[in-house]
Amino acid sequence: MGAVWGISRTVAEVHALLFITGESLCTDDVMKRLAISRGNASMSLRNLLEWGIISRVHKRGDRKDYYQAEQDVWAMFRAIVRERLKREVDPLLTDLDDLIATSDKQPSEDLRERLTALREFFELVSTLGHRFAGPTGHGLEAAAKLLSRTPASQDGKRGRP
Amino acid sequence: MGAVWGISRTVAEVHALLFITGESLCTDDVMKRLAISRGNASMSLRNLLEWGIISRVHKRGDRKDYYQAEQDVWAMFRAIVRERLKREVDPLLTDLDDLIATSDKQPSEDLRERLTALREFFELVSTLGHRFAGPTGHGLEAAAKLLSRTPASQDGKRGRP
DNA sequence: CCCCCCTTTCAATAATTTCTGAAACACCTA
DNA sequence: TAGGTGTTTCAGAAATTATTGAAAGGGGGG
Repeated sequence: MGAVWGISRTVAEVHALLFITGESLCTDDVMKRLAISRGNASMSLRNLLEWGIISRVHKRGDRKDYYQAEQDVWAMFRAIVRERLKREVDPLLTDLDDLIATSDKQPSEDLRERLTALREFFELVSTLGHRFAGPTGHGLEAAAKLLSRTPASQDGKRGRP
Repeated sequence: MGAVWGISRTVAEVHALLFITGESLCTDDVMKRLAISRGNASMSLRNLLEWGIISRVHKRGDRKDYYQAEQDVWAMFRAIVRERLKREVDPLLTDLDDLIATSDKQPSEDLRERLTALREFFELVSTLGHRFAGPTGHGLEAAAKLLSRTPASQDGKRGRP
């Protein structure tokens, strides 16, 4: 499943462990259950924290850090979309802008058009993504479900959600 | 950019070459322009053909195969979505189904619920994806643009800097 | 302040992925 | 069928990415 959002095998396994058990586990638990090294466990957990799909929790009277996975599937994917937009799409947009600006002179009209179309596409992706991932994301969940029911419109623009 | 849809560096370069030049090139052209081996060029081109984002063309009086990139950005991404659904989401769905069926007895009620929520999410992804990628994909292009304009319920933060 | 328990870092190593180049293949034409 | 063109395959080499384990770091409590 990791493949779908592009994370490495072990990191995916750690997440799966946390998601499936639903428990809060500490580094040693993870090490033992997956038979991986301390360093690897530590890095994988941090990675997942950076993605925002697990969180640290503390048990009182215990100095260890425990980790637990976000249990709401939609919240989880909103976090993933948010991160991917930031890591992949946003930089791509600025690169495209630079490229288009730089290419002011020499390159064919044609190329400029294609680049601009590309940029517009990713701008749209970004807009939709932020809407899905943002504070109003919940609305989008509903909208998505609606859209999926609406018989696709051969006729172009049917009423909006 | 390849990162966004997960293809290897060289394959991405080959596609970039074809997309940017807009020309039809043969294997030798690609080899020369990118300074890669024949085998690599051949495999990369095949890979792109499998993704459906380049096509073979023939020039009459010439035995060589020439390749050219899909120039319509939307058509290109529809092809990519179609492939990724087939390669990643569909298998995932059947795996999830198996898992849920298998877990009929032992595992907690709780786990079943989470797995089912996951499956529903990916089912929705699949439905939306097919709608986007399918024959009526064009309608979706319009719909997407519409959606992106419609102010979601409330206004959070605006787009990017 | 020092010890103890846990976490993080990082150079070395292992695993995986990608690339090469030459040989095998396929197919046309004469 | 031989000869010429062009494409594909694949085992080994190279490059990249992930993992380990030991050492360094960081606090809190005694």
